[in-house]
Amino acid sequence: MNNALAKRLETFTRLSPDDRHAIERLSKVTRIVAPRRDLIREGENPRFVHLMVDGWACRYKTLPDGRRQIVAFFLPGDFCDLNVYILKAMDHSVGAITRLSVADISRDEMDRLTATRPRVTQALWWESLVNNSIQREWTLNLGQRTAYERIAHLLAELYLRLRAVGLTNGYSCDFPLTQNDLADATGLTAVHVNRTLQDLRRNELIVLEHKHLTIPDIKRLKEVAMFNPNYLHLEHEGRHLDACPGPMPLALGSQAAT
Amino acid sequence: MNNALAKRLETFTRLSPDDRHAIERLSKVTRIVAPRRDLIREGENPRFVHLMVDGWACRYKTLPDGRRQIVAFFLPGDFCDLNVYILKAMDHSVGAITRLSVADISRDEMDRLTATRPRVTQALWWESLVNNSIQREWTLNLGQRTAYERIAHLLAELYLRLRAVGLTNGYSCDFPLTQNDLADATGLTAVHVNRTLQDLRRNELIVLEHKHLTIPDIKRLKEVAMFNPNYLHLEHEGRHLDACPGPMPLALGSQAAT
DNA sequence: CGTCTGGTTGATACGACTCAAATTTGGTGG
DNA sequence: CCACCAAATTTGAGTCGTATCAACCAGACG
Repeated sequence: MNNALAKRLETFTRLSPDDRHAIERLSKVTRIVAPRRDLIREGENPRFVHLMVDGWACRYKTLPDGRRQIVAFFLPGDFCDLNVYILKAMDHSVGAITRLSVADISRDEMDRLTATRPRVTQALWWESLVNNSIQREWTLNLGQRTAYERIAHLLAELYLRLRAVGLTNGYSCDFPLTQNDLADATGLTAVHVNRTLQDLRRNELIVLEHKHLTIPDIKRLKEVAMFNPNYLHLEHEGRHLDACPGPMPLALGSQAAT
Repeated sequence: MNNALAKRLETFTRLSPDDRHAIERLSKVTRIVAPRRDLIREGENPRFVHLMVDGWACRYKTLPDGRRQIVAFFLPGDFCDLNVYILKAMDHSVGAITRLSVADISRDEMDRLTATRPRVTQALWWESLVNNSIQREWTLNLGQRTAYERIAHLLAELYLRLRAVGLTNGYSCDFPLTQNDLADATGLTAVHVNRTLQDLRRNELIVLEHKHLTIPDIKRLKEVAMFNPNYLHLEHEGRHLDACPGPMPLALGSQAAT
């Protein structure tokens, strides 16, 4: 079973085979979006809830003069605002980062699900609350952390979220974001992101090259980022033992990525 | 009828007398919190949903070294995370700004409400989605706007939200925040907030003194803030005509506040 | 009437931005 | 397999917005 949504929800609760089956049905890809294309735009009427089945996307907002802020990243298994269709118009856009497989889920489907699968429904609430929590942490990140801490924090978050859906490989994960994306997400310029990444590399906190990220010592990265994992709410009844690897043996170092 | 929550929800939908009655019952004050005291702290187990009946509060997060970020303001009629009790631990604290009247609402009460009052339930979802939207706008605010725009934006938002629950008086409203609060909310220092407020005053965009805010020309303030009201989602079926006053006649000017 | 909190001012420092150009990388077609 | 191009990354120099630190002031309050 490699359904990212199911994996994610099982962080929160145990699912029955029927529950899992319902999730499988929900995860049917209805649309492929090319990289850097928009999935939905600000102002449009949201008719569907979106589930990211495969690939990365981002939620972003723009200012009239073109300034752009990425306000969230969507990873596989992420669910996009339970109930959005209640609103009349989107207040933001969603764009694909990579090639993206999406499941567009109608209001009827959602209603059917919540009527029949209370376990899943509750888990979706949990998902939704966690996303809000992440949004708050981003507010803290932008308001209080320095550029260095800020980027460290974002990288740690993305790595941990990927790990939660089984998309890491030891100390590493795929990492399709450009420095421009990082800039838009952290409220910095691409130039400054570049220099800050170099600092992080110099301090051996990350290896980032060829769209691939390695974090040799997540504990140390968390420290510099003042990363408090509580906001991801990963600790819950259904939690599996927390297979958090210790620091990478020195012998491997950055070569491990290659 | 001066129930702030009811007023807020009627922005979204029309409520029946029974609906309104249910809301009245929900709004029973169960606790008074003194100004600058915490309502609930990070790490605690959230057993209740909180409804702000009267007074201002804020949601905030802190870093180990003491840096503090206000991530949201709660105004009368604001509802605090439908369903929070699903989470095991608070990822943030909530503190009173003024003397605060709160209704602590149990899970059972919520379940009873959602089981019997679909109209209200849907309106509460709307409320919840709007709060998320506000959180995203804050992310944009912190990430992209300059200090000047940022503060202008925050003041405009608070004024409009107060107006939506009937707590403005023409161009004015009570405004209990200190410059320190504004600093914590905007990611600036209090000193810089001070100087920026002076700029806004110099440009006659605001009158702010004695915990009282006047916005003589909201249109102009919105312009400098690049304020796009769509994120407040005030336009909906139940909307009453938008009693948005034009600019304040020049003859009144800043004296009007006194 | 002293004390305290919140607001204001001034001088100086620094983190992040801007602009501009060079270099590297990855993809594409001949 | 190499030549070419566009996108992404890197570097350098100079500037600016916001922070820092340190006083000082005003009104509220006990």
